Amino acid sequence: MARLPVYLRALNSLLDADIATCSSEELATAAGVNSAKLRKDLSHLGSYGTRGVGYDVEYLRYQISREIGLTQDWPVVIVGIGNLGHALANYSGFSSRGFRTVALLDADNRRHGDLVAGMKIRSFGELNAIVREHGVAIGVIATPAASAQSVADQMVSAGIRSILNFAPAVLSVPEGVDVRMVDLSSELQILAYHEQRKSAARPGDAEVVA
Amino acid sequence: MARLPVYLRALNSLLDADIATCSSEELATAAGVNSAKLRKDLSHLGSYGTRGVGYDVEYLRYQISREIGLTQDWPVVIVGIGNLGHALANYSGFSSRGFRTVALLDADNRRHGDLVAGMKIRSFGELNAIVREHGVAIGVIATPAASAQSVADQMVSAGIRSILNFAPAVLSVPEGVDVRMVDLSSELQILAYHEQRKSAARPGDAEVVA
DNA sequence: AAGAGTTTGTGAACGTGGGAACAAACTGAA
DNA sequence: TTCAGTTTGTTCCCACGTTCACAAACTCTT
Repeated sequence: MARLPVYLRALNSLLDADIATCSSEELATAAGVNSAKLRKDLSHLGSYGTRGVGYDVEYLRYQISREIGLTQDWPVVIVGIGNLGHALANYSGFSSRGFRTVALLDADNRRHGDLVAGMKIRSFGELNAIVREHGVAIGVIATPAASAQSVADQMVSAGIRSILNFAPAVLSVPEGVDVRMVDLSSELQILAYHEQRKSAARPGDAEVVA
Repeated sequence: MARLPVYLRALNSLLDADIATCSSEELATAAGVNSAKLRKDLSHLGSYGTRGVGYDVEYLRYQISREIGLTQDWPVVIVGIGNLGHALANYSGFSSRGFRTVALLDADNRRHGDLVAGMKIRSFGELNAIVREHGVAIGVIATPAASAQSVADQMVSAGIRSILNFAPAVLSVPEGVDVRMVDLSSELQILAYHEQRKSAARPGDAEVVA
């Protein structure tokens, strides 16, 4: 379920505030969702709450972590060390949550050997060896759109079965491989769409209505 | 509709390939969706196709651009020029699609004056003046989670009504303000979740099934 | 001009997900 | 123990989005 990470974040901030127990109502508002939805989501994982009391924050946090798979170690490769890849390599949110970047790869051999986030940028050709050596299951694509599909293909053939794609391109991958797409400019476009409609709705704008 | 930007991307790549006309089937596969869904989406914008022929790529591209609001100029401010803010400022996908970064703001005064993407980093206190001067409607938050809510509050009071939030924090904003959340580590967590379930389903793993 | 072949736009069925509401279960006081 | 108060887990219902399937509309050949 895509909301589990949100709940986990909320639980972590409750824990930071030294709150040991919480109701579904509290957790739901902290996570920005409906309390019924939260309870239904949590009930899918098991019965980890106590009626009349609520949820034990620490216990629930562990259970969700385990459900997501954060109790194990996830080695990650990042391909395409441009501006975005650079930022991702340095992003502390990854390493602090069980994800370990084991290699930075780039097709441009002029960048090879450059130090980013304490790691040397290596050649894309080393992908197979790295995946085998570290047991990498997750790959991140931060290349230009034109190279994304080819990178994805080689990731798949190297054995990677989950891809996080930041390149603005639709990837086609075989059955059983997961792709999650994060398109930064799409997000802005969606905001612009709503913003435009808000502006149009304001008084003073001439508009023809049937 | 959140798929419009995807269609727009697909149309752009068709245009790059000098394809002047396309059927809903072709466009749908290029965008990675069902053709019926695509037709229904497009029909909400108007009747821009021709039965028996398909869609004129250039014409449809313009219509979708207009619908999203990309025919007008969208000034954007980015707050929080760390690794991610740096990457966003340099990201060409923004400027090439009608979005114009007019200012980079950061709370850390040691960074003020630093040149990023050809712009000087300015003080967060200048937010109000910049929003008024350029008519900024969209703000991007790339700060740590702890500062995100306070930045959002000041953006709202400055007149910004659409926020793209990269900080891993739930933002509460008044009615009428849109927030889109992009949480990079959540995306990885969702992949890990599915990956874990895939691994569990492989033979060789002992698992108790009812 | 007429008919065969395409392709859009849409009506209708289907499935999924969200929310309200309630029963089950727990706590604490009397 | 019993009863009032609280909170979870779950059931039921509704609404939305997705998909199938088909009629309307266009092109092109004969």
